Amino acid sequence: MPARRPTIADVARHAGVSKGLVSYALNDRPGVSSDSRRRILAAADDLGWTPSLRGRSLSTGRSFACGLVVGRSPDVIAADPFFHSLIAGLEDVFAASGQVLVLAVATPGREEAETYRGLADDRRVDGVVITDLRAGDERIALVERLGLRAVTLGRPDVVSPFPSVSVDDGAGIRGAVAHLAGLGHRRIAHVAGPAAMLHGQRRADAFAAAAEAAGLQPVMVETDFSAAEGAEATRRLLAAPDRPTAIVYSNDHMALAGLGVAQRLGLRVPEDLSITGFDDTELGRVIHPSLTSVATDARAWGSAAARALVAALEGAPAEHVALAEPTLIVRESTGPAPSNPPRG
Amino acid sequence: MPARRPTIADVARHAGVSKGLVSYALNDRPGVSSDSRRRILAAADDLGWTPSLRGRSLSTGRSFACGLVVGRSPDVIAADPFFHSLIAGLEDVFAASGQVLVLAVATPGREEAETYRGLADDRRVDGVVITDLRAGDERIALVERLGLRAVTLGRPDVVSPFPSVSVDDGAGIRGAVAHLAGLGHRRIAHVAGPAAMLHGQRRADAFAAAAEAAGLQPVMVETDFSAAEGAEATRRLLAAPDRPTAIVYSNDHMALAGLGVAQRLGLRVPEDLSITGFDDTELGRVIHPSLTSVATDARAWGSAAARALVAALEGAPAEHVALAEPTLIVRESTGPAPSNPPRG
DNA sequence: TTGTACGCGTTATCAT
DNA sequence: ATGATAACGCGTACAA
Repeated sequence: MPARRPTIADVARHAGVSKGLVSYALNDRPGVSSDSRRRILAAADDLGWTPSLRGRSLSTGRSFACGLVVGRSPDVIAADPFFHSLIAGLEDVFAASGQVLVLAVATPGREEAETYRGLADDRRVDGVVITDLRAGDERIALVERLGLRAVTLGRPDVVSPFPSVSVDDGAGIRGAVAHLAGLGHRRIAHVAGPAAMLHGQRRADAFAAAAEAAGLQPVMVETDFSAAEGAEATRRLLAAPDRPTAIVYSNDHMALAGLGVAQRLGLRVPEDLSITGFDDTELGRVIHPSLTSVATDARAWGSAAARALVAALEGAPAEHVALAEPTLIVRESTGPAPSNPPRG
Repeated sequence: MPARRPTIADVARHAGVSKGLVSYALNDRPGVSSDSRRRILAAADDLGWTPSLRGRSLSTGRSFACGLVVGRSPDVIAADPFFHSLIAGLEDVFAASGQVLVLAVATPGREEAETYRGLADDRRVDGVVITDLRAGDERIALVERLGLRAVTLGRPDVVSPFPSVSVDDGAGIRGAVAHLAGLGHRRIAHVAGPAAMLHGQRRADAFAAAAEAAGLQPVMVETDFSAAEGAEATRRLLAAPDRPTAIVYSNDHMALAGLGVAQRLGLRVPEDLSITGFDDTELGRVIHPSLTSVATDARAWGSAAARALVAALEGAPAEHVALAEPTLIVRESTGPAPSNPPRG
C-alpha cells in the first residue's frame, strides 16, 4: 500500500463520521458536537491530514496566491534595490499565511493591463499588490473589474475600494531640504521622478513646499528614475550659470549618477556641491563620498502591504495604514554651502 | 441565467457527445472520429470554452507554476540587478507557456530547504529554477527527492538529473585579465565571490589560470559578493606594500565600492589603479570613471533556463545548454599601468 | 465511443 | 442542534 496522502474521506472513516461533518469541524463551524469535533480533530491529527490545496482551490475558487505585477521597464527596475526588499517583506507574510507570491513582469510585448488580465483569467491569484501608483491610475478600476482584491502601496488619487499602505516620503524630502538649508545652501535643486507617478510627484511637491517654506526658489528636473536620466538632469543643472550648490535626488541611483557627473566636471562633493539620495542603498554607503540619503524600510512596507491584502481577502474592510516616517541619514555627500558660490 | 463559465460538460451536451470524448478531442488524441472532432471543436468554440485551470490541476496533479527560491541574504540580493533581468527572462517564457512564476525568499527564519519543501508540499510548483549553485549543492538532491523538476543556472559539480543552462563567465574574466595585461599591468588582483558558490569559484579559477598564463602572480581575496566586503577587500589589497595596479572584481557592485575606496585613498582611477566589474550594470555606465565591465545577458539566460524547464516538464531529456560568451566592455576605469608603479 | 470513477474539499439539503 | 447524503467544480483516464 503506497503511502497515499490522507484525504478528508480517510479522516471521516477514521473518526466514524461523514465527510461533510469533518469539513465543518475542521473549519470551526457550528453544527458539530464537541464530542465529534474532538474525535475528528484527533483523527486528522492521527493521520497527519492536511487539506489539499487543489481540492480547496477547486471548490472555493480561490487560488491561495497573490500577485505582484512589475510594470516599470526592465532596465529601470533592474537597478532598483527597493523591489527586492519589498518582495522579501511581502513574502514574509504571504508564506506565513499559506499564500504564495506570483511575480509577473509587464513587457513591451505584453502590456500591464494584459498581465493583470492573465492573472485574473483563471484566478491565478486572489489578489494583487499595486505599486508605483500613477496619477489617475487606471489599474485600480481594472483590477476591481477583474474581480480581484488588491492593496496599493501608497494612497491613490482616485477612489479606491482597496486598502492602502503608505510611507510619508515627503517627510524624508523635507528632512533633506531642511538639512541642506541648515548648511547654508540657498540654491537647492531637485532631480525628481516622473510626475505621472504619485511618489515621484509627492516627493517633488514636498520639495517645492519645503524649499518655498525656507524662502528658496525651487528648481526641479523631471526624470524617469533611471540613472541615465539622473545623470542627464544633473548635467543640465550644473551647466546653468547659477548652478545649484545642492541637489536632492529622488533616489540613490540617480544621486550616484549625479555624483559621477559632478566629478566629471571637476566639482568636489560636498565642497562644491552637496547631494542627497533616497532609499539608503548599500552602494550609497560604500562609495566616496558616502551618500546622505533618506532611509525607508521597504521590507516593512512589504510586510504591512501583505498583511493588509491578506486581511482584505478575509473580508476585512479597506483601511489606510500609514507607516513610520523615513529618516535622513547624513553622511559625507552633504556639507556647508560654498562660501563663494558660483556667480549668482 | 448568470453567464456561468462553460464547462466541458456544456461542450459535450452542445455537441451531443460524452464528456470523455470531448476531452480526447480537445487534447488531440486518437479515438475520435473526424466528424465528432469537428462538432466538438465547433461547440467549444461556440461556447467560448477554455479549460479550467483548477479542474486540470486537480486531475493532473500539476500546478502550472514554476518557482524561484532566492536564497541569498536580502541585503546582498537587494543590490543585485542580475536578478531582475533574470526574472524578466524567465517570465517571458513562462507566461508564453501558461506557467506562472512563484517567487519565494529564504530568510533566516525559514531556511532554504524548508522553502523548497513548502513549494513542493502542495505541489505549489511543478518545477524550480536553481540559481547560485554551490559546491556539492545539496539542493539538487533535495529537489529531486521532493519530486520536483528543475533547471540549474550553471553546471553543477554533482550528478544532476536536471537540465542546466550556463554562461562561460570564465571567458569574461579571461578577457578582463588579457585586457589589463595588454595595458602593461603586472600586478593584477581579483576580488572574488564566495568560493562556496560555483560561479564565484569559477571566476576565481579563470582569473588564476589567466594570470598564470600571462606569467603573473595571482592575488585574490574572497568576499560574499556584497559591496561592503568588496570595499573591505579593496582596502586590504591597497594597503599592501606592493599593491596591485589593477583589480578585477567579480561583480559591478564590488567594483563600485572598490572605486570608492581607491578615491578615498587618493588614488586616481585609472591612472593609479585600473578596475573592472562584472555584470555591466547601468550604474557602472554613468559613474565617473565609467566602469569597464563584463556584460552578461541575464535576461537571455533566464529565457533559456525557462525553456529548458518547460521542456523538462513535458518530458524532454535533461540536456546542457551553453549560452554565448560574455564580452568585456571597455570604458574609462581601465588604462595603462602606471609607468612608475608603487615600489615592488 | 461511451460511461463512469477519480481526485478533494465545500456546502446545500434533508433527516434525525 | 447534529449528523448524513449528495451535488458541485472540471478535466482525465480506464473499463466496457
